[in-house]
Amino acid sequence: MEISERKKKILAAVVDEYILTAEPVGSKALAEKAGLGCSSATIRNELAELVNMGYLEQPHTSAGRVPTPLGYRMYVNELMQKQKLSLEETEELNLRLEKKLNELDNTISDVSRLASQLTNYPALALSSRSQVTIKRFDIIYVDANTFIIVVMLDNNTVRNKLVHLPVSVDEGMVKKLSTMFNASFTGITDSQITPVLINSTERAADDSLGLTSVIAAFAMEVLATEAAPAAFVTGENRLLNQPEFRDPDKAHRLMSYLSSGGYILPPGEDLGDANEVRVLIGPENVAEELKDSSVIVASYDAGDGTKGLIGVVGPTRMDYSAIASKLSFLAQGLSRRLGGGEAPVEGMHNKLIIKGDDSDKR
Amino acid sequence: MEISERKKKILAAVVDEYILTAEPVGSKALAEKAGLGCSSATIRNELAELVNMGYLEQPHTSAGRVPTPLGYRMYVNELMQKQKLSLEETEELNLRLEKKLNELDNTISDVSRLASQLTNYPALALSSRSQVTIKRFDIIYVDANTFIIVVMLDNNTVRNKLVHLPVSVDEGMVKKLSTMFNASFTGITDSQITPVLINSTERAADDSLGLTSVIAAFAMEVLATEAAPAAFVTGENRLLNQPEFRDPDKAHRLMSYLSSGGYILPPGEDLGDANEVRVLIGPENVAEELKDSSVIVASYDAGDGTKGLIGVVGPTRMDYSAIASKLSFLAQGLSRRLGGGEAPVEGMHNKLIIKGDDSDKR
DNA sequence: TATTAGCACTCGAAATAAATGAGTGCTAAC
DNA sequence: GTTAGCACTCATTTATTTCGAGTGCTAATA
Repeated sequence: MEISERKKKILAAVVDEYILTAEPVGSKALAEKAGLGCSSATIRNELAELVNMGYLEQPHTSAGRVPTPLGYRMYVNELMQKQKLSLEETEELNLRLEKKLNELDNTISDVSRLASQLTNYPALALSSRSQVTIKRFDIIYVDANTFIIVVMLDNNTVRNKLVHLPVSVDEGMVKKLSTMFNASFTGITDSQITPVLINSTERAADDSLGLTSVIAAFAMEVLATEAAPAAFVTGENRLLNQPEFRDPDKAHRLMSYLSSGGYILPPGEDLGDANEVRVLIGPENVAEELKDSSVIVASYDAGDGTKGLIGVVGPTRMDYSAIASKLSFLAQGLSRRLGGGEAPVEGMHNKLIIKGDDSDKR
Repeated sequence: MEISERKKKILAAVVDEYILTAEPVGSKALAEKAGLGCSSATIRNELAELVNMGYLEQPHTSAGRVPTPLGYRMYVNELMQKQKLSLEETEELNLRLEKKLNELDNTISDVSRLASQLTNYPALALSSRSQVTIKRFDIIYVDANTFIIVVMLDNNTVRNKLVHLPVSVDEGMVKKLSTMFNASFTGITDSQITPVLINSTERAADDSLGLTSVIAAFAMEVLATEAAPAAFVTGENRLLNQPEFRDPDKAHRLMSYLSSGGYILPPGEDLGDANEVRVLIGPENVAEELKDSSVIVASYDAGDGTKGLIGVVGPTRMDYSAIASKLSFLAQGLSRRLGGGEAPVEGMHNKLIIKGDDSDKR
């Protein structure tokens, strides 16, 4: 059955109201509030049909209506009016983002914390880099048994490691290795560091002590660590703000799932296109623990291979529009800031594209 | 009034039972369980006196007795029988500690997580180093506008920073500065890096570009960061396991206090002597938010200036003995492991000294 | 044909009442 | 000093009632 314009209006009104109050909404309230010129009886008829169509449900016979996941999906896809952030909000967000990003470089966790603060929901942040390579090796000779490996990555971050050896090395060997690594191990990825390469380098350097493999191992470790997606979940306790989590057991279950680093997005799911906001509603989630919660994530892409996500988790009754705007804004800010560009321009957050899993898995 | 031997036994029995069940304990249950050869009537008389003395209280007239903070204090100081960990537990703890410590170097947060897992309470870990100094500087020339500062601290950790300059430097200057910093900035603490020292170095190096201050600033930053106590709180959500936190608001209040990095120990309180376990019961805590919770912390001291704490937070009804043993064991493990000694020996955890704030602040 | 007023009906939530029983304090006997 | 006995208290549990928001349906209306 096609859904009429009026039904859409009513559905939207129900969702809006329910998001606000967390209480089933009845025909009378709708007739009064939402400015659709018809009586509660008419609305009752429409509501009954919306229930038939699967967009709404009744907790019990004599209660108002509550949106089903399908109802939310419809709302998110078609009905919800995309919020624009006010100028003040924009300023505020910008300021706080700037501050976080300038402070230190544990950015992912900080960004997650920020998102959680701003939305008052548990938040997640995820970041990964593709195609990480090393740009430069320096090996510092400290003493006969000690040296420091310093590598500079293609995005100009620097990593180091102190190596203690049971055997003595001379400074010349260290210098030689440094040169060789700069020649053969720069500009290549994790997977290109093969045993063959290591062996040939070892032979060429005339290294009988296994230094080559120590350095190569470190290089691989750094590349792997850097490329591995890092994820942070923060603010789990904010779940307790939500009436649907007043049951401590229910709250605890989800909170420990979130804390335990369980998958929030389908494993292997790609990070999405930049500036895209995705919404997963209730049963659309793959993780059993999230089946009656919703997830909203925004993707960012810094351009230099660093991509990531920021998102929040909450009950299906979330203010999708407001949260999507904020997350989208943050994600765009990140794209710009991490990409090394200048500070974000206000108003740029309007390119809000909402996309979601539309398959009906109820 | 002096507390008789029998009263002590009864008090201990009440606390033990209450810790177990979280329910007020009555005279009858005590007469049956605790093997003190007297009837419930006698015990009732004793209980009434224990209430008078302030060690117990009644939620209401016709309920059993519950320990007051003073009662817990007495229990912790005198009555509780110090648990020894079983051999299996020791093994288990050792194994898990080893694993954590070997894995990576984000130790404090990991140790906190471990403590939380083992006790099933929110846990905190705090660590600080005194007298940090730099052992060695290396400055790597990358290109005319870029160099990397690498410093090695007295505990052999290495820190680095990439510096981009708007002006050009030549390799000679960098070399010169490297030498000078190794001569004048090693072996000194944060506070010894004075403007005077920086100025004189700058002049001596004939550095008109301000490189000296950049490097000195980094040195100071590293020293300050390293010396500043780092604190971690993890597993806040485990509070929800406790019946006294079934009220979501109460739980939320404490959880967000913990997450927000609020003081758990009195600010400025020293880290305590190694192998000492401190217990703060209810109102003994300074933070308003902790007034009806208890904190148990164990101190460790790695010997090289690294000191710290691990502890847990929970309701006043906690299994003080069991938790103190576990924390003490972990702390001793840390003292040994961080101090660079060999792996901990089993059985060494018996030196369990419990000390606490004994002032009666009820 | 679509809308609406009217009304009986449903059913959860809130309020009220009654029953239960664990645990007490006190008294009197041992 | 200890204990059996007993009346009493009071939170908790269970049962009962009341209340009202909201419904579905019918019949009148535009």
